[in-house]
Amino acid sequence: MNTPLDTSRDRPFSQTLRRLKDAGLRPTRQRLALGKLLFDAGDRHVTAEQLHAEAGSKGIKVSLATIYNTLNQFTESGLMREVVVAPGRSYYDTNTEDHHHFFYEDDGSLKDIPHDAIALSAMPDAPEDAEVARVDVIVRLCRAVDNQSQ
Amino acid sequence: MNTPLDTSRDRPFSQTLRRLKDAGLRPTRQRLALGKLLFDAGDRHVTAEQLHAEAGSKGIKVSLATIYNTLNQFTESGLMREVVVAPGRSYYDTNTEDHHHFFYEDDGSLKDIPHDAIALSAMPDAPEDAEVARVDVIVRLCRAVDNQSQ
DNA sequence: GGGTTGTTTGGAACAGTTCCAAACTATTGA
DNA sequence: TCAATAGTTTGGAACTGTTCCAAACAACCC
Ligand SMILES: [Mn+2]
Ligand SMILES: [Mn+2]
Ligand SMILES: [Zn+2]
Ligand SMILES: [Zn+2]
Repeated sequence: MNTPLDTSRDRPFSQTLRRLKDAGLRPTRQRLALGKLLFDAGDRHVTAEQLHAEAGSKGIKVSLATIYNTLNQFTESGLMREVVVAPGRSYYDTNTEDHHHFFYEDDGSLKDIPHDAIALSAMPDAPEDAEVARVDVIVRLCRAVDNQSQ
Repeated sequence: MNTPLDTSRDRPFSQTLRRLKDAGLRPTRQRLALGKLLFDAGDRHVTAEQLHAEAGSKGIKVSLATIYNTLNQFTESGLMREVVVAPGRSYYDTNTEDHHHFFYEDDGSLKDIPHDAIALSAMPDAPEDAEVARVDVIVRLCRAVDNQSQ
């Protein structure tokens, strides 16, 4: 069933391995394990604590300091990016494309907004001697009042 | 020079006083002083530390705990609102209208984007059973490279 | 293998914010 | 006007998320 390109069964870390190599980061046991969690499952948005708990629950023993180191190194080398949605908690995003987010205030989860599903018209001019580094749109959601009964 | 409506000279706290009364907050010395700093100077975006320092530099003696209490109470009663732009630091905004922000990453300052200077077209549908509580647009700015010499 | 350099780690330190209980103050209504 | 009451302020302790540190460890390169 494996096509020649599907190396995930026999070489489960090859995806992450290449990413690390490209970023100039040594493929340590910890980085490989975390990279696998992060990159092998589509777009993910995690906090340090969440990733730490997830690793722990899968038997991967990594210190919280290493979680922070890794998320920051992945971010610095362009493998991930940071999303700011709540004070006092950093989210890290495996989707590095230009895109925006739904933020579920109830459970603190993030979801990508398909990049063609939102558009800014009439961007204001950036003030003199400043340039736009990035534009973030956060659509904050709360649980809807259930008024479809009846 | 004073019109009948300009009570700022002889009753410098009347603006804040009415706001506090409307919000059901007792007009204490601290709240009046902070309200004056916040509301008598157009739209402002402050962190707790900033407001504390500003008060201090004007001889207003208020504890940091009271700064936090006051900003939170003002926010809860709709006199201000919170803006999330950086992890680990809360900004409070005296402009409670629906609007967006420029964020100067260099010095951490915020500036309102005139509400007609930006528009979202093609808002994505909020997922089932969730509703949009608020939409925040943050335009992150950095100092422009000065390449107009020559 | 051995030397070197980069990485991981637990724990201490740090920053921003909230909590606490005691002192204080605005309000109320006799 | 003056308690009694309820709400507010305060310094310091506690708490949370994150970074820093120095020692142990692991990857890399000869
Ligand atoms: Mn960071
Ligand atoms: Mn708050
Ligand atoms: Zn995303
Ligand atoms: Zn604003």
